[in-house]
Amino acid sequence: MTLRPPPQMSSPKIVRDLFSTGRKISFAAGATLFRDGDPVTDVYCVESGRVVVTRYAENGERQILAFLFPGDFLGMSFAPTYNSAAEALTPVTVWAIPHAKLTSELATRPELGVAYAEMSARILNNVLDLVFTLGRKNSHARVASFLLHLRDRQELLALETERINVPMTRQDIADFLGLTMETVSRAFSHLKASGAVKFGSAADVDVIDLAKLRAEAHVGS
Amino acid sequence: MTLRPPPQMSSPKIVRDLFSTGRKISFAAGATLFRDGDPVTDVYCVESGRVVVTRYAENGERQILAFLFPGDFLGMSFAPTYNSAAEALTPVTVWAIPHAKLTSELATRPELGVAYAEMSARILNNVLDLVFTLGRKNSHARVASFLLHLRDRQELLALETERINVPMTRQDIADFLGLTMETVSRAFSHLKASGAVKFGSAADVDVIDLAKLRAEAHVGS
DNA sequence: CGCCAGATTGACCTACTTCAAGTGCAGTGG
DNA sequence: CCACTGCACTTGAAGTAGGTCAATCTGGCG
Repeated sequence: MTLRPPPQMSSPKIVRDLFSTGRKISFAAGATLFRDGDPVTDVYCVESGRVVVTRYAENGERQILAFLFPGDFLGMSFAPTYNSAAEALTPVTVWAIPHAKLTSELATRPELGVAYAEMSARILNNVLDLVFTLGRKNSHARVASFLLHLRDRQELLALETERINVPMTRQDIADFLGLTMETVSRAFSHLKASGAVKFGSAADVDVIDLAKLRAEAHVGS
Repeated sequence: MTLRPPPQMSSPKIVRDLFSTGRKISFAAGATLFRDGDPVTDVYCVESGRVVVTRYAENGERQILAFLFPGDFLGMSFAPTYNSAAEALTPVTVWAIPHAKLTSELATRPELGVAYAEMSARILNNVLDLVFTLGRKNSHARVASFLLHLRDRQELLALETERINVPMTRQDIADFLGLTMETVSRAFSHLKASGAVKFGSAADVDVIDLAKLRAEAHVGS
């Protein structure tokens, strides 16, 4: 039995404490938390499950902007409407507080502002990683980077790191990485053939050779 | 003579007021403000000129994460080191304050926290637009979107909107849009041939048909 | 005028997409 | 218990957008 560090949440404790004064809401897998263009009512913090944040084009094409894990903050818009949609990937529970409550708390508790600024910087940094991946990496490197990203998130949550759980479909991964389903599938087959990983099922990836997986993730475009 | 609205800054007035208590620094075109991995000392606000924020891969490939305009905030990291580099694209003047000063002000002035949170949300939203562009648009649409982005920024600064100033090289644009220099050049030629724009010089693009340019920007991948 | 860095254009090549068959597996019903 | 069904995934074959390599072109500047 290995010793694990305690789970690290991506949002600071003071922010999660604020959410714990709010409502707890459950969503079934596939349910919509909010849509692009909906008036902003609440902000959320994921308690359990996986949430996906997306943006749709006029023609219906979708780009997944993030996969969210427990502890992740959600609904960071100070515009009148949300600028992206959020859907439950698995059964999900979230904490919700009114957006107005977030604003009023920020306006009266400066220590919350510092924590919120730190959290914003972390979120921005994660998205910039995605920009780098989309702009500069080929399909194999994108998929390898994606697996490592999931692994990092599991590690932060003090879950196992040998087996990576992939709860999203190949199409979801494709919509996140700017590829097609088929290309994602081929990249997985390549990683398997290279000996970096093997598959329990399509949704469970065992890391065989972490160094090799990391090398695959750093190849240029 | 057309009536222009007053310039809109991307950072709130309260944030710019904070910077105006700091030092003003000038950089020559091409100078480095900070490098990826440097210890975080200051945060910045662009006063004049254009700044480029980049991230480099081990192999030297570069991804431009943002082109910054007057009023733009820069150095949003609460980690010990910067996670991206910043360079002056043109001659630049910036306001700088110590990062510790930003933190201490945030910790004592809650109204600053609200403004900072709003600014963070706006920055995040802009980067998510870039993610969408990189993930879902073809080369023509990427370049058209880029021109419209520059135009929007000029409009916010109450500059002219008929002529778009493009102070960066084709290579810079390519490094921003995840393309090659040649593909960017071909996309420009395509936009010119389509009648959407014409060229004063390589650095000055006149918008001939805004609706057509917008249509080009919305084509799928 | 001649130089030179950046930009354009052309020809060819490849990584990814597209379209089309399979394959495997979980859920259902006989 | 095993066939049936549907859906996600995999694999193959062919097409294409964009990359690569290489030859001009352009315009700003000494």
